[in-house]
Amino acid sequence: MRYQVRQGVLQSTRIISPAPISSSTLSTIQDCINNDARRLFDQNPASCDTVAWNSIINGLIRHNQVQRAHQLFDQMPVRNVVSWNTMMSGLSDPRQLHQLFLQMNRAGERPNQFTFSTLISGFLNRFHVILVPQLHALILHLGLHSNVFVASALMRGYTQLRDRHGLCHVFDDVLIKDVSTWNALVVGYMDLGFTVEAQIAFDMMPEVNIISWTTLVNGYIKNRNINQARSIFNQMTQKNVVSWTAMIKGYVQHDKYVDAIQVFISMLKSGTHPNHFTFSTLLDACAGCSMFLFGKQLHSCIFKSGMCCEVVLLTSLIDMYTKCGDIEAALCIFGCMENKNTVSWNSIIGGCARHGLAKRALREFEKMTESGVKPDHVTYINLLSACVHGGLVEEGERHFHSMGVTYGIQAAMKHYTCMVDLYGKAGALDKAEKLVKEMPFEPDAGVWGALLAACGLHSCYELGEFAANGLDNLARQNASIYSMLMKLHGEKGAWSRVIEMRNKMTETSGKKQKAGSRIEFLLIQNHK
DNA sequence: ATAGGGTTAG
Repeated sequence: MRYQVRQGVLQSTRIISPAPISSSTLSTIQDCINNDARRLFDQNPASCDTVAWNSIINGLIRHNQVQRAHQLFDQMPVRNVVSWNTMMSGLSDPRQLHQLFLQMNRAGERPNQFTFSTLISGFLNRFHVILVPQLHALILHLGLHSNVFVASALMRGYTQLRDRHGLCHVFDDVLIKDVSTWNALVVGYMDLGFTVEAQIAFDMMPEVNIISWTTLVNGYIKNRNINQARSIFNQMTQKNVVSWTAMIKGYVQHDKYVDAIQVFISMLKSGTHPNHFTFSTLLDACAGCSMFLFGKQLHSCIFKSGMCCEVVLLTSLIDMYTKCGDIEAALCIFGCMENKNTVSWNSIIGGCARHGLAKRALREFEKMTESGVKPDHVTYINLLSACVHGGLVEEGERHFHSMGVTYGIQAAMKHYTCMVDLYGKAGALDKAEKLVKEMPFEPDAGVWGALLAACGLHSCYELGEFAANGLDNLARQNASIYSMLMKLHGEKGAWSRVIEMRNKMTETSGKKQKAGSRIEFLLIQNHK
């Protein structure tokens, strides 16, 4: 596929060339080999040695047949440390991983460097990361701390625990550090917000690679210094699809959509091919500022490139279409999706809500639960906001109460905001008030704002002042509070207070923000 | 026969 920008339109053309053996052909060949191995193994497992058992188990894991792998693992006559490590690499649930590790120790098998790098990696982003210091102690005891794989896993763990000293200790204990070790240090410093230290570490590195550079760029983006990120990005002598995508993502995160697209165009001009990460990011940009035409052009590029078969990308497309106003297109893609996960369902439910299709949103929710996909807290935010748009008080109440009972999802601030909004818009101000007063935490600006808006809508002075006080106490002074109170006072005929509110409003210098729109072609035309 | 560091969606 080749991409070019012609007359302001992103175009792609298919390049026909003799195909070498594709990766799918290779994996088919690999599968045949694996199947042959399986057949030999199945004929007489008893004659196979531990190495053969391990290979089979590894093959099954690589082909996502973890259950079968586990069965064979349990049947093995003799297990060695590789068997345990291989089995551990197949487990994604940290609890199972933990259990297997304990079992391994009970069986008298001594863990090695492979064990710890696998184990710790499986604990990252999970509650179990809390075990990292204990594992570190064990690693030191066994003398495995100088292994670069173990060290980088530990460094990521300490970074997640926000333990700067832990991070540095692990790094210092590695005798022969390689690029990855240094990169892990830069990532760690950046994640913990120490940009200066990260930069110093980067400057001290004996050798840097493209990953080091991208790490640095990403670090500055995470630390909200997009200009520094760009400056580093410009210094890169080599860029690949990952670094380009990171820069684009940085601009999208900072709502700088024009810059994001300009970087994308430079990327195409440099001859780097976008991948599904790049397209997801760009679709996110389209959703962010309603670039409908550009979004459709991207869809066309994705379609022609033949890459569109994966959940994340399709979900990005759905989100782009709903946020650009084309709910029909979104529903169409959603209907064709083979694998839907919680996020995909959430985006279609949210999309229906945004388009006022409250009943449809509720129906999609039913289908979601029927298909066995578990809803999460976002599902309920979207579902409840659909109820708000549709004025479906009873449905909203029912779901609000059942989310905890059926799925164990605790109602958070956002859910309460939706409910206050739902009651408020429907005129059930007594219920809205009751909910605000009985909430398990202090209401935030969103909750008070929803209540105040409801009071404005239904001319409820007493409660309106209560809500305005709540907002005031949060020191979130803004013109909308006074504008609402002004309206309420005005309806009562309390003109002196109307003037008072009016003055306060101008003091807080609240000017209504102007509505705006973007014409996507200008972005590209400007660039030419 | 086993392992690490940079980019994606609500």
